[in-house]
Amino acid sequence: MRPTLTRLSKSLLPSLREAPKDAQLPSHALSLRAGLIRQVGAGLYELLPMGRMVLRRIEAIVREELDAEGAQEILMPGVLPAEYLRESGRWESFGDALCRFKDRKGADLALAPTHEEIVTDIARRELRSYRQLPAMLYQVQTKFRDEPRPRGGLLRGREFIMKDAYSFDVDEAAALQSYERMRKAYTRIFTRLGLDFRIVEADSGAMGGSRSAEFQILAKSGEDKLVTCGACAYAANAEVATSGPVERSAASVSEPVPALRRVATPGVTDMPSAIAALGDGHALDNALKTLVVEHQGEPVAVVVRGDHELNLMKLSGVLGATVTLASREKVQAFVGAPAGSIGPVNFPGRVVVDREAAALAQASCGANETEVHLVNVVFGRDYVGETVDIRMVEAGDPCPRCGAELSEHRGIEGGHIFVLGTHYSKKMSAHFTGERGEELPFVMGCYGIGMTRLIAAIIEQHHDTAGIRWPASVAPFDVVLVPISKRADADEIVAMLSDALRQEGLSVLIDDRNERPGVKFKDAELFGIPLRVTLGDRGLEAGKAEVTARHSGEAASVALADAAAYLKRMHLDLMRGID
RNA sequence: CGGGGUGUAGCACAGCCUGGUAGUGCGCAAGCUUUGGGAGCUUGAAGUCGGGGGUUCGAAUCCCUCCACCCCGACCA
Repeated sequence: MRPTLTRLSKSLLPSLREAPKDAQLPSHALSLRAGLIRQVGAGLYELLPMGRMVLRRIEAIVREELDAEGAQEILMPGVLPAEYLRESGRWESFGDALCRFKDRKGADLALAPTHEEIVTDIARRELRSYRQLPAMLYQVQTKFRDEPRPRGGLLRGREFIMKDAYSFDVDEAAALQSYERMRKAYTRIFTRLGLDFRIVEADSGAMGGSRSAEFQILAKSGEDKLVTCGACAYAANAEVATSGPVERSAASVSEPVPALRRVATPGVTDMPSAIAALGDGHALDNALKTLVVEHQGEPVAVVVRGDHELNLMKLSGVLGATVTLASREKVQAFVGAPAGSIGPVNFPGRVVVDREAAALAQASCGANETEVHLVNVVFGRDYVGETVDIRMVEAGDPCPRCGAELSEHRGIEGGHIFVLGTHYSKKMSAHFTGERGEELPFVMGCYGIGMTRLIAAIIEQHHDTAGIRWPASVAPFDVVLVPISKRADADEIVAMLSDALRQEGLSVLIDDRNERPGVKFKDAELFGIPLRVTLGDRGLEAGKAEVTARHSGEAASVALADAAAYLKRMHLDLMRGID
């Protein structure tokens, strides 16, 4: 492919001196300012030429790595007939995020939010024998999900471009091999994109996958909370993270623990004021925080240590169904006491206790009577319950694998890989003939990358106060030429140099606008093109060009005759730094 | 869906409280000067003041209502 040459004066590469006030995140503001995108509506964006170029380069890397694993690219429709989604049950279960509509004949259709059903249909029609497996199909397609709250420009759109791949295997073991291959391919992809990322354990979602991992791009603006271990490979989304055994609370413990005692706590409506009312020796980390949740219409007392936070996702996993916190009114109705005076002792219903709350030798809690609390509470003696792991892990907790201290990060979910098992193939009767002639369901996996989101994520990690700093692997151009000389031969020099650069395989943007040097420099920095060549009278008099690296800001004066080769070497260095 | 906020020229904003000819900066067009870090002067074009309704002699401004967008939360295969 011939490297591109673009003249800024003839291009739709509009830069903005000020960002629209709606853009809060660096990536959002910069992608607007640098003319990558424009907003059409909530969560709907246009990609202008510069944005499209970056997406193209990301796509090229993704395709290269997937093709290398034998994946085959296809393209499925963006509109789905309802019947497919009805087969899997998702016509109903997808909820409001699914944009449904009717065609002229009154048939139900939906904008595709993802494509498991359609690709499963391809498999059941076209793949008949184990000899055709494993198979890996992928596409780069627009998805639409009517998100409750789009945000951050390309970070969370309602319409977005996703690379979704699907694997079909003969059994679980083979599916795991496909999964591992994709995990490695994704690792190469994210590395080549110049991203600082973590592969984390994640919630497999309602699809009941046997294994899944998220590729989380570290960024302050990330929507997900991650927990990682600095000493070993453990990393998990906070939704599912666990921690290792913790030292017993530091608070003093009497031996033996005296009998349970009731204490009136007039005016107390929450944990901190209860602790204050109980006085010395009582603290949040030796109190039992008891929350009431509704589970299948029944109240359940959920106990965590006072200084811990309940992880609703983990609790839902333990109870086996989605749970919601009961309102204050419902708590009063269920228990006969206000939310501030609830405890596990004699609780009228099921009790689940976080293992660290159960481990407290001597605790305090609500008495299930208005403004009365209990002290000297001991698990097993004064109350019982199922001991489970349901608390939110925090920075500083011990790693569940090696015991080292865990730290917290925020991340942008750039990719997610799953082993789906036979969930879709069974529901949709997608079978193949096995080695012994038996009929078997495909064991599937699915693998997504948020392509448009990656543009934002890359900018989140690669920018400074002046603008974007594209990794060389995805930059919209390799080199920007900034002619600011009035010499008669200036145009000729620019033409010769840009030809030489393209001979070296570098794409070139020429800022031939009739602008003052300052404007061109500022835009070159805003656009984030890795290498800038300034052609001014100063250098040209001596037959030299000035080369500036966007990443380091370092400048060098280079003879015009050597400039192309010099820039090629610099570019190779930049690419090496990433690969 | 709950809470908060914003809608005035392409962008950023003032004007609204206290009703009386719609403004500023950047950008855009033209001219002259300028030319190594977002130039100066002159002239010009550009706005149904988010939509609808109401009050009033008169509404960007007051009232009602709808809509859009942003932020926090809930939600997120």
